[in-house]
Amino acid sequence: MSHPAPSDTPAPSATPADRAANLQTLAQHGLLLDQQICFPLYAASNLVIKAYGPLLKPLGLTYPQYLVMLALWQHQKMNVGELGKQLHLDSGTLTPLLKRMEANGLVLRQRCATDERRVNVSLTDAGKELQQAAAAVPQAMACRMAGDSHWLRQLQTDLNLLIERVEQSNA
Amino acid sequence: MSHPAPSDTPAPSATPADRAANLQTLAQHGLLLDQQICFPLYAASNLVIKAYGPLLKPLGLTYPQYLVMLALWQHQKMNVGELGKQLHLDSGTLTPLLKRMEANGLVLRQRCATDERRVNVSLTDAGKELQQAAAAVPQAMACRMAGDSHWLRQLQTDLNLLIERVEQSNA
DNA sequence: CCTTATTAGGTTGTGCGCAATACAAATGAC
DNA sequence: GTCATTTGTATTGCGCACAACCTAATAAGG
Repeated sequence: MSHPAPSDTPAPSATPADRAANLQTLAQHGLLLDQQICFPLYAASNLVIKAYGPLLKPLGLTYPQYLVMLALWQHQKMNVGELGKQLHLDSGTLTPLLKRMEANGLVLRQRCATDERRVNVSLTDAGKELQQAAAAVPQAMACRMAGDSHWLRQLQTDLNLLIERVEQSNA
Repeated sequence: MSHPAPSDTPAPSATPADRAANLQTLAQHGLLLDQQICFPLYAASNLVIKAYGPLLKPLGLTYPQYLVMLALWQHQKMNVGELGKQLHLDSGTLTPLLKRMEANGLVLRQRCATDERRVNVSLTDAGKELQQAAAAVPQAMACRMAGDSHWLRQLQTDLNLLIERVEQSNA
């Protein structure tokens, strides 16, 4: 091998011209990582959830559990299907999640008296009281995302538009 | 109880005025579901990943595996750390994921000769050939998200900005 | 050298997230 | 009323995602 091997290049077999052609092909098909919208969406979601972690851990909540609490603080009582529709989650996710929250004393799960198929989810006193402690969370997160609030609002409406479109296409 | 119980309201104990006051309090602290930026981000990410499912299943890929393939089609060979930095994933996620991809014959994992701590990940011939079949994926997804491409580009740059900010705040 | 610190991956345990499936209660058709 | 269909949850299995921890290889200091 005549050319220098920077670290670990046993079989290069690709000229600079080959690489340029490869990039060209990838770009034409939209297969470059930088061309994906899904990827920053995915990465941003993971990072934001991770950023919530230290704020929610003292409250004994995970991120999706926090979303359930937000829904219940607002609506007091919802059945599993209503929760799933609001949060875009199915029963396979919600049932065990709600059972954990019930085990932690945050919610009650009880069969609806008039329709035994439904399960009503409501807050325990401890769950209601947690709202006080959670009041500091949104502000703390807003600081971490920084930026002016108008920018965040615009991003929010754009994401909601994307949700509508993708959800329709998936139906 | 004088008022009608629509379905299952054994102990209302909350007047309309109470509810209005509750909403007010929630709104002031930013605890309404509609006030969250994290939530549409989270929901959109989940829905988009779900929308990729039917397109990637014929290729034998999951969504994060598709991201790994995008990175490798572009860079031929990366070690685990480089992949993790690009995709914002840690070794606890990547190691088993790459092992599954290796078991499926898409990638090779081999210790670096000059630094035995590193593991180089490269494509097998089957992995390289999969690029042809994947060429149709980005266009199909772009259709599902619809909207003009300028809007998607703007959303992409906004998300990348958000990633930068959150990642810094998490450091 | 030898010791210490750092770096790169791997392992384990918990909690999602969803497809596929199962099942029981409610609804509708006859 | 009987039966088929629909509706609302639950269960199972698989694949992430990450915290916490572990190990081995290398780099740095003396």
